[in-house]
Amino acid sequence: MQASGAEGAWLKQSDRDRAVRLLWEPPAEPTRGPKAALSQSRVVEAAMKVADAEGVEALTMRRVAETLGFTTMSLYRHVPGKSELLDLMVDAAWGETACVPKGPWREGLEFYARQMWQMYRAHPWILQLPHSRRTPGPRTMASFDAALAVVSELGLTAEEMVAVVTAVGHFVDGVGRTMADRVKAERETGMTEEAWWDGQDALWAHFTPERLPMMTHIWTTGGFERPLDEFEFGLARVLDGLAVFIESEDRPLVRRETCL
Amino acid sequence: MQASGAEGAWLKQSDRDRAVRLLWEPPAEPTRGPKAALSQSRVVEAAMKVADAEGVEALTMRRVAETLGFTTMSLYRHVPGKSELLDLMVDAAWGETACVPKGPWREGLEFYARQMWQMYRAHPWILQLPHSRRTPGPRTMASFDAALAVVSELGLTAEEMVAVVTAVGHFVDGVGRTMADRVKAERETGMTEEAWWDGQDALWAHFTPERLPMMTHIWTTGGFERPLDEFEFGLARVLDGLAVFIESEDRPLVRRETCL
DNA sequence: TACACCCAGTGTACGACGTAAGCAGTTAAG
DNA sequence: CTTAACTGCTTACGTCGTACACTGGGTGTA
Repeated sequence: MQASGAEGAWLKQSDRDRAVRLLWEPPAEPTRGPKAALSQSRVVEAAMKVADAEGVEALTMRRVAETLGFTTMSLYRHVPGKSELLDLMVDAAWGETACVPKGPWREGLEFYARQMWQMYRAHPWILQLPHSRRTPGPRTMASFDAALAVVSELGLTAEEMVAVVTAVGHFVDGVGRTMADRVKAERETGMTEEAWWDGQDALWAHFTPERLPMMTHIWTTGGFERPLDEFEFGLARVLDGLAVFIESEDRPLVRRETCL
Repeated sequence: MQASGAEGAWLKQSDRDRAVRLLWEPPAEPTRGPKAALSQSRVVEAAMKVADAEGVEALTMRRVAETLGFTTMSLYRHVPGKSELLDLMVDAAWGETACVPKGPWREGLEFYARQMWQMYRAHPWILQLPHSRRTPGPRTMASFDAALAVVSELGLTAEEMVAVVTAVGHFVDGVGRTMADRVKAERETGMTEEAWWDGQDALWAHFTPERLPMMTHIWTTGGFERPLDEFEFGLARVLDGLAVFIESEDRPLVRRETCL
């Protein structure tokens, strides 16, 4: 059955526990039966290579099997399904990041952001996958834990520590996503970002000063020609903002009320 | 043909121009032939309703046609294909946002962020769509233009103006994405976020103090029970950080070098 | 009035996808 | 040896987007 829609997709407890076991408990080798030519780690590795090179949309079970030289269904002997394969891939990617070392909070959070950024650049497909409620793996959690540690001695409440680290994460997620989209578009069209927009004359014709005054002004003053580095610029601003918060005397408490 | 993979997906110039015309030039009514019972705007409207209620994964041409009471293929008389339908949906969503009014930069950017946030909450599927290099529509650009205007009198360079506005956008994108994932997960599982995590005993069993010291510490001190509002908290930090930048004497210039 | 287009909506069909079910061959435990 | 466990393969089903060919209704020109 295809990944199911609104109704009927209710995960059973057994499914959830299986996902947890898959990620947190290394599989025991079977004693009987023929030696497996394939293995879970080889499947995960091959899947990551496909996703890196060709994008999520090319990541099909058939494609992964093909690169390994096996049939599609042989993969299911080593991985319960595509969803769980993605879980494993994400945790493997986090495993490539270094955990934040102890030290001053600002350097630590910057390190965390740069590690995330580097991971996203190596594996942009992560940002095109559903993120929330994916069963977190041990290596994912280890990274997060180390980032929390670096803000643990600042006199913040527990909630504030979580909020500070996730604020950095959200920013990197945001920049990462547009970066990932760009990478995807360049692969699909075979054109660089510049070349693409240069060919959009039909679009530019609609950018008139009456309709889009600022856009045309910035355009004519060359503001789009040499854009600032979005990651570097934004990261510095976010850390500045967190510094204001961390170093302030009385911190405002912002409780979650309306937010889902 | 299916949406094609790595090779062979090279958009022709004619395709691009068609997408531009679709978004920027309202279609002229045909003089001959039978009156159309369906229309482009009705298709877009129905598609948005489906995506709002059932998520992107339920947004199929068949499903949209069904809600309209027409056959699947009838949609193709009004919309060139699914990709272009998505273009139209995104621009329609931006059209629901109010443009930033003139005024002080901080209030203006906060307004911009809240408008984006509100749009994402109403239409979370936008964040699950590829974003970059989607042909921008007139209403999308109008919002961006108005946001640029609010930072135009601060003595920033053109590049800096763009960087400031997109930094806010990236943050909202990041938070929005995790919000969208949560909404999707709640719809698919029929469980609230809390209920979901409460049932993850098999997972918590692996959260030992040796392995994840900070996580367990925050867990025991209740730091995950009443999380701060991620949007409100992060937005305040980002604006604080931008204030530091905007009000500083000599601004560092961060050129894009390595970034894709 | 005749008729040639044009255009709205339909029906069928194809090749992609994830994966369920069952089969054949291999190995170690009893 | 028998048997149970295990690997990998084949076949098949129900999704998806959409190409293609059609029917019939409507308007412009001859």
